This record gives sequence, C-alpha cells and structure tokens, in this order.
Amino acid sequence: MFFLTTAIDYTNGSPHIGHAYEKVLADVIIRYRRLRGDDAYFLTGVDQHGQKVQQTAEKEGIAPEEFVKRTTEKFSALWQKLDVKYDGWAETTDDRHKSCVRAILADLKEKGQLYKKSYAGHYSVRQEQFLGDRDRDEAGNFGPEWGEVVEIQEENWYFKLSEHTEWLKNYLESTPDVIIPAFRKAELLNALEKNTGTDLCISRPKERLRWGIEMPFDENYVTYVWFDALINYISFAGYQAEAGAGLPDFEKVWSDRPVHIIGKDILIPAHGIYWFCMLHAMGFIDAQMPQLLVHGFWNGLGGDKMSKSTGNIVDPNELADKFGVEAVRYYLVRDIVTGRDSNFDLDRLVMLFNTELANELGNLCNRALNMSQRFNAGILHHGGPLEAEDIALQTSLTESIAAYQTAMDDYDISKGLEALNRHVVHCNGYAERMKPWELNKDPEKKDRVATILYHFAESVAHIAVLISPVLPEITTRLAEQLNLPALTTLKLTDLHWGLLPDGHPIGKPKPVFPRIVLEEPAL
RNA sequence: CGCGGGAUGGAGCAGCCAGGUAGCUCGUCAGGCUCAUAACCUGAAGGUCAGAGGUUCAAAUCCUCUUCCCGCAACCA
Repeated sequence: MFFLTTAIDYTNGSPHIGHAYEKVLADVIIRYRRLRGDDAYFLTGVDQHGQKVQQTAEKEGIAPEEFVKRTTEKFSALWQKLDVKYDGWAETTDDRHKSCVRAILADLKEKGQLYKKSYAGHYSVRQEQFLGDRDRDEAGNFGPEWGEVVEIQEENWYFKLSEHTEWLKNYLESTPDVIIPAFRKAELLNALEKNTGTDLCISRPKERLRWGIEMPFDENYVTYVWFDALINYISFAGYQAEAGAGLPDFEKVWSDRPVHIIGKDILIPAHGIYWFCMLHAMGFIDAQMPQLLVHGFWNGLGGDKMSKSTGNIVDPNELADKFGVEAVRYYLVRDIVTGRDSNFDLDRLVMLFNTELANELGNLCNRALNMSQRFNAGILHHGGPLEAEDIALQTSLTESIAAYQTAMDDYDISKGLEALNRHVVHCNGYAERMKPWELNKDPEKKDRVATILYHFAESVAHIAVLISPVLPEITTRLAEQLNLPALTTLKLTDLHWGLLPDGHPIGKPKPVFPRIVLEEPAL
C-alpha cells in the first residue's frame, strides 16, 4: 500500500500558507496515486504537546486541553475548506497514541537503549529553558530578555542515538531515493558527520513541563518532542495497536516504504537523523525505512522570509475566501518546483488561474460545448475519417498524458500540470486551424464538423480526469457539463480515445472557471 | 576555507544529474479570428545562460577559481 504522511502541525497558532501548501501537496499526491489505481492511505494531523502550548494556554488562562482543542479546530477546518481529504487524523493527545509511545519507550528501555544522565547548564527561569552558547550576546553574556539565569543541574533520560549513526550513514550512502530531492542528502550526510558521539535527550522533568506524555518507567518525567511527535507516523498507522482501536492494520499500511512529506527545516536533525535511528532501534529493517519528500518554503515577494515581524504572512483562509479553493490549490502546486522555494505572489496566483484555467481550459470547454449545442443540437458523433490534424491532436493528448504521468510519479506536480496545459493549448490551436464555425456554414461538411467537435469534447473529458488530483471539484463540474458523471470514477488505465460514446448528448455550457477580476488599482 | 541553495532576454522560472541549434509563462509590439469566459490563434523584438580559466570536435550543462544574493536557535512547512 502507498502510505503517505505529512508533518503534524504544532497547535500553538493559526495555520499559514506553508501549512496549507504541505497538505495540499500531500492531498494531490494521494489523489494521483488513487487515480493510478494504487491502494493508498493518507495520514496527517497535529502535534499538541509541549512547552509552547503549555505557556500560551497559561497566558490565556485556560487549560492546555481546552487551548489545544481550539487551535486544532482551526487546522481541521482549513483542511476541510481546502478539500484536503485524509484517511487518518493524528492528534498526539489521543490515548491510543500515548499508549503506543509508552509501549515503545518501555520496550527501548528493556533493550538498553535508554539511560538516565545528569546535565549541568545555564537555565533561564523566566523562559523555562536551558541556554546554549548561541543564546549569548556579542559580549558573551545572556541578555536581559532571559531574565534571571541560574546554573542548575538536572537529570534526564537519553536515547542511545550514537549506537545507530554508523548504520544510518551506511544506509543513506547505499540507498537511492531516501531523500527527495537528492541534493538534500549531501547536507544530511554532512550533519551526520558532526553528530556522531552524542546521544539524544528525550525527557523533561515534570516541574518544567507537565503537558506531555509521562515516561512509563519514571513518573517524574514526560517525554519530549521526538518520542512524542515523530511516533505519530506509526502509532496512527496502527503500530502495536489493539484490535478494535479504530486504527488501520499496520502490516498492511506499512507494507512498502512509506513517504513522509516534510519541510526542509525539519529534515536535519529530526527526521533525517533522529527518526531513522529511532526506527532502527525499534527493530525496523532497511526495507521498511520511509522515504522523505522534502519540500521548500514559500517566501514573501522579494524572497524575504515570511514572518510575523515583517507582517508578510499569508492567511490561506482569506485566500480561499477571496479567490476560491481551486485557484489556491492550483497555484500552490503549479508555481513551485517540488523541493525548492518560491516567492508567494498574488498577481501570479490570479494570472495562472485566469490564463491556464479560465482562458485556456475553461474557455476550450465552453466553446466546444457551445458549438456542439448550436451546430449539432448537443449530440456528439464520432464523425467521419480522420485527417492529419485529428491524428496530431490525438498524438498530442497521448504525449501529454505520458509526460503528465512521468512528472506526477516524480512528485513534480508543476510539470504535470504544464503537460496537461500543453494539450489544452494544442486544442485551441486546432480550433483556429479547423474553423468548425466556418465549415458549419456548408451543409456538405456536417460530418467534418462533428469529427472536430468530438475531438474537443474528448480532450476535455480526458483533461477533466487528469486534473482531478489537483482540482477534484472541477472534475465533477466538467463531467456534469459533458453529461458523463462516470468520468469522476475513472482510473488512469481506463483512459482511451472514445470515452464519450457516439450519439452522446452533451450538457449545456456554463463557465467552469469564472475569471478572477480584481478591482483596478486607483490611478 | 562551517554547511547548503541560488545567479538564464523587462518580471517569474525550466533546462544542468546522463554535454550537441537557449525553452516556458507573463509583459511589449504587429497581425488574424469571432464558435467562446473582452476569451482564442499567428508572428516579431528582446539573452556574450554572474565572471575568469580548464576538459572536449562540442559547455547554460563537467572541473577549478572569483564575485554577489539567500537560508542555517527554537516543536513556526
């Protein structure tokens, strides 16, 4: 089975465009895999524990449970709005997750993978955290923002990460496609080089952090981020779950290498090092290690980082309300090369929607249906013998589908959409060259007109199916206009010339993509 | 020598891994069409592919050096 996950979002604030991008990307990939006919499972969710949540909840004077419930809602509501359809929803406060985490910790302790060690360092009472050298100012002191800084000693639990780094290095070097895109692997190997020898602190004493999962063998501690959040990938996949827990069958879901979609910021060290080593310690073999699909970031217009301080944060909710879900989904996967960064540009969002969807595809559909209605009373006929131009159009479609499939298999959604667009453009050119509106004036050419119109409709039918991973709602609308609802259930392998039967009554044209019109800027 | 990414016509990008006439979208200019969502089609102008050197019959693409830009604390994708 194809098992796809995303990073789980931290429920300390509102979702922004980056969160939306990752989920839409995942949704497009999972829908594509289903279109390909693969059995697929999509898991996403939220990370709810930790200090920040505890602090923010305190500041607002409510219990962390309450706070987390509220912020989680914002995320799930957005996914619903953006038509992101997942099979499994991971919330780290879920009891099933907690017991899985505890079972894993107990097991690793049993195996001698965990130990307790004392650590001494500078601690900020106000911020409730240990400080490192990087927190010092130029003069080498801790600034006033940290408040009172004391030296304390503290015991914590550690995971023997260092016992697995050698294996990891060999694994990474000998296995292709562990990290997509490939250029990130070099970075990871470099980081690994530096990391050897250190173990991983995985606990916090309860006096400092209450909002977490209690260690199964030491009630004074909760486990800290790694053995909580990362575990979601297996806990919600049904790893060691009891029957009837409402979780999938782990053996089935994790039968192939799963794909984890993550942002470039959490590759090193979290997923690239910790997670692989954790799985290895748990006994996962090389063939069960996940692939990491690492995506880039959306920056502000000038390429600046998006941040609250510069105020260039983009709210996906507002975006969807203003421009529509289709425009947002299309833009997010069309205007970025998977793996790289891109600059978020509203003008381009509008432009891409208006040109590629409204003008080219939408208008193609519209003109095709209109002519069919006006010239042939809305009935499609396969028509007469094919001319060179007809064959060229069919070839264009075949080539577009092949290019689309290759690109989509490589998670290159942008290139896949571009391939579809090429065929749409070809169709519009075909229309200009064939001029069915001229031919129609000659009663002798009825058959020829029918052939041409059929080529339009059939192309639209194919594109409707192929674009469904990105714009599922549009597929439904196009299928309605073509009066062939069955299109929405077709798989890639079902596609062949002749989806629309001879004598098929086509629907009435109605703009599928109304152009986005922005108010003219006042001059 | 910390690590990594980037530099391609006015703007935004692809091509680079597996060298072989420099491509896409937008914009600009000129024309055409009228079936269609003022949409569509055709053509043109515009690039010494950051710079220097090297390998090669051939380099945007491989190698070396240089310059400039961006990212690299935190459970913010």
